[in-house]
Formats: sequence, C-alpha cells, structure tokens
Amino acid sequence: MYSSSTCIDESTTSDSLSLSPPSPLLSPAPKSPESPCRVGSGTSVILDSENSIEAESRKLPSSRFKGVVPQPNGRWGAQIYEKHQRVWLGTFVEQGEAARAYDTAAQRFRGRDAVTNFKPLSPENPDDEAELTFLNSHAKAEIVDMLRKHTYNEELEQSRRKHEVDTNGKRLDNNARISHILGGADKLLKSTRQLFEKSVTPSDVGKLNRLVIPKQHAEKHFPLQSYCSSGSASSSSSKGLLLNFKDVTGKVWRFRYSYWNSSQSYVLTKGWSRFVKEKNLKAGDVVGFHRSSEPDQQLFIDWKAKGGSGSGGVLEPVQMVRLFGVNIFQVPGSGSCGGKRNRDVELLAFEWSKKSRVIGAL
DNA sequence: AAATGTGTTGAT
DNA sequence: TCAACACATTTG
Repeated sequence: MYSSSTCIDESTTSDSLSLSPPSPLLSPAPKSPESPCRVGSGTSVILDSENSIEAESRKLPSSRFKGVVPQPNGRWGAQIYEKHQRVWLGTFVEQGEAARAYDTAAQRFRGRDAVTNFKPLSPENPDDEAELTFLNSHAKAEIVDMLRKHTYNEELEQSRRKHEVDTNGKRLDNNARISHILGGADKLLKSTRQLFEKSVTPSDVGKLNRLVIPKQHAEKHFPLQSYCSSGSASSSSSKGLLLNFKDVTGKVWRFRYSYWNSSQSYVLTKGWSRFVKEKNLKAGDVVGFHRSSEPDQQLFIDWKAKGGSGSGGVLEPVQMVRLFGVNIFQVPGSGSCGGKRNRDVELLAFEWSKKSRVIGAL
C-alpha cells in the first residue's frame, strides 16, 4: 500500500480534506474526495464533481484506504483483522483519520513490516523513536482503546513530554532531577487558567447523564458552531463536539458537548455519567474547567466537594512530607477532615505517582 | 432516530 | 485477511 516514492506529510495534525492518498496500488480509480455532508440513512446520494451520478445508488462508497470501511451515515470506520477476527478501531469523520488509525493499529499489531496507508514509522528515523516506544509500551488493547476514543494523539503527546523530560534529566544529578521533574509538572499544571466553575445540580449528577453548561460560559469558552449547517429540518440537537479533558490524575475524559434545542442549553452528555460515578460527584459539588495556555490549549477538569474550604485553583496548597527518605506532597487536612471523600486520596495518589516515577527513576 | 459496531459472507 | 452489506445494539 504505502510506496516510499509517495511522500505523505503525516506530521501535520489536522486532517485537511485535501489529503491525497498514496497512489492507490490496488483499488480502482480513486473516487472523488468525500462530499462535505452526507445525511441520513444508508442511502447514499453521490454527486460526482464531473457528472452527477444517479441518486439511485444505494451502495456505500468504498474507501481507497486499507482498513477503512464506509458507514451508513457517511462517516468512516477503521478495522483491522487478527486471528480471523475483526478488531474495530472506531469511526471517523474523514477517511484519512480512519486510515491513520488503521496504520497505528497495524504497526502495533504487525510491527515493522506492516502494510500501511501512509509513511510507516521507521526505527531509523529519530523523529519516530518516541512513537515507536510509545506503541510498544502499550498493550494492543490499550492502543485500540485510544484509537476508538480518539485519544491516541493526546496520549502520545503526553508520552513525548515525559520522554523529553527524562532525556533532559539525564544530565542532572538526582536532586536536580527531582526538582526538574516536579517543577516541570508544577508548571504544566499552573499554566492552566480556570475558565469557569459550576456547582452541579441534582440533575447534573442524576439519571439524565448530562451536565448543563451555563449558557454564558458555554458560549464564551466552548464555541459550538462547527459542522453541518445544511438546512436539515431534523435533529433537535446539534451534532456536537467531542472534547477531551484531563483530570488531576492525568486521566483523559472525553465528553460529547452539544446544544439541545429542546431545552435551549449546552450540555456535556456522553462520558459525563462515568465521570460522576468515578468521582462520586454529589449535588452541590463544584466542577471546574480549565484550559492550558497557548501552545497546547489542553482542557482540564477538576472537582471539589460541596462547600469545601477555599481555593478555586487547580492545585490546593500542598505540604512536603518525608517518606522513604524522599519528600512527597501531602494535601493538608486529608487525614483529619472527614468531608472530602476520595478526592484527597486521588490528589495524594497523583502526587505519589509523580513521586514514584522519580523514585523509580533514581 | 441517528450513530456505532457486529454477524456474516464471498473474494483474495 | 479483507471489505461489503445487512442489521442489531447503543446513544442522543
């Protein structure tokens, strides 16, 4: 599939529609690039740029990419086979995205000589080193999960940061490494600014599986205009966006964010109930949304128990404690005060995990 | 109702 | 292994 003569620049992140596929070695004549919006059921109305083809074709357009299959709604699925079984890699808006997902899986599943749609990662290329390491340090299932959740790039980026810190750290003595790494992590967290907070309502943590984002904040911080604006008489709610938020433990939460016409409100839906469950959120608790500054613009989510003491920042004040001969952070009052449930444990675990890495690295 | 993912099958 | 396609299941 991939021929070294064709050079696709995969380094650019956004998937522009002008993505030209590698010269199709197998499939017939390349089909015209996807039409902007395809609506509705399995019926696909294909209009070729040249001559309009019959609207009668009930057939789904096949993809010129390996491992990419059409979905009835005009999107694209990615899949790979292993041991006579299909492994589903998720659905994507653009063929190119699906093709990249396939490539990633192929390289994790089949290694060096996997046939890919685009330029494969090469051990010779220093730029690929980090990703290759990343790939092989995760189970296949984990990679698949990331692809399906569309969090692969984020996790990879995260891993790259660590890699860089580590290699920089090699030039420093142990003490310096500690402060370097912690200082770096600190800076990472502190460079986020809070967008807004909301005290969650009973329905936000109830069975509706959604969080209402106050309109004022939603429109200011989470603009939601993109996507199909064709005069669709349907959908009472807009299609929405998928937003990734990182919590203080580093876990990535992916929520669907959309506007519900019925209630004239902006909401986080898919994924939200899992957050409520895992954090054991109760009505009155406060969730905070943050965004890191310019370079990465990453989103963060934080929460604190109802009424809780002061603060409003991402980080609560911490105090050093000595353990195993190494300083670790502790959240003040976590042992004494009873009202904070497991958040302190979580924060503590987070700090500890950072520290563990340091210890392990020593 | 729309979107996602699986059951299956026939073709490499 | 692979993609086509019907359709069951899950989500919104």
